[in-house]
Amino acid sequence: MGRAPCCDKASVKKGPWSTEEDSKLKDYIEKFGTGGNWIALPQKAGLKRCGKSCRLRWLNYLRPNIKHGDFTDEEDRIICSLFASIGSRWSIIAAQLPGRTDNDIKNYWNTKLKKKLMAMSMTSQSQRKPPPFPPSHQTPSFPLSSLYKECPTYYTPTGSFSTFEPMSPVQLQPNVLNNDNATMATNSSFVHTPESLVSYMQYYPAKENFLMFGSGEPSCSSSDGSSSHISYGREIKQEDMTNFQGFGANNGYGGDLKFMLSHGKDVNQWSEKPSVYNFDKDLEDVKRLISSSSNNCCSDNLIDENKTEEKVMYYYY
DNA sequence: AACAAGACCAACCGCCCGGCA
DNA sequence: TTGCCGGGCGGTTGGTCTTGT
Repeated sequence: MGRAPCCDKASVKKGPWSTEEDSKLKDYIEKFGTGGNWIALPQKAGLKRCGKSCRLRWLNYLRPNIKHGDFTDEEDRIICSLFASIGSRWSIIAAQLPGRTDNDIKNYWNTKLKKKLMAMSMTSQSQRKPPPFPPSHQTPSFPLSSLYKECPTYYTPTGSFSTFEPMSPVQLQPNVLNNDNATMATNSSFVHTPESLVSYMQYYPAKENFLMFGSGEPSCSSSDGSSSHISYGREIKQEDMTNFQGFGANNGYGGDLKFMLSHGKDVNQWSEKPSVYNFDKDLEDVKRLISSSSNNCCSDNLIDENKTEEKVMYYYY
């Protein structure tokens, strides 16, 4: 049994918004605000629209400081970097691009940026250039360290774990915005550009259903943030834990972490010999490849949704 | 000029989650 | 503790525009 619809579908108008409707909605919100209740808003504003539709129209089109038009290279870089890190969490990505909406970014990715990556991959494949990272035979460090700062390591009878805390927008943006031409910015941060992403995907394809990042050397999570590597992907099962010296447990924000710090033997299965990702395969493979590194883990658990919300709201209002 | 195919993007759909009674 | 409700989100759809033949 599905849930009741949010409004009477038969009596609400659908389809493109007229300028009259736009001005009604805009005027109302500018005068009275949303009142924290989108469902009741259309009636108050004299609109025959679903509350959700009003909300979407406001957020994606009518609210002040919305940026329309072409995305800059800088924005491309940010989107690529974040997509590689957290997958299709468009609202989070949008929070890093003031004036852009999640819908905008989603559309841009689906219609242009993805194709741009594809095109680059063709060029890159023909040149067979090695990716700019990792620096050694070891698997690459993952840029999430640029999104999360490491907090104290805790030791329990069954193992140790470190907690992570999302960078604040102020902390995050300088890292995310780092433009170092696809090279390691520091030991612990890396920013994907479309180019680096393509190289990365070609040479470090998804292993089974998840990507693994991290150091091949067994090591405990460090507190200085310089030598910790995050591995994440599918949900970690108990048996996996035996292969790892440290593992995420609880981030202190109310969710279980499903990432691991440092690794045991599995990492050695990474081959030094690059295996080129086949971009001729379904494009979905690309998405799966990138997002598999995050969907099951960091996106649901690492990120403090409340804090994220704050960021989103900051830009929305 | 007419038509088809592809690209683009606004809007919708339905699921999930948190707040609250 | 449970169930309902509204907000938020990601995926998808469909209408319009652009480009190619």
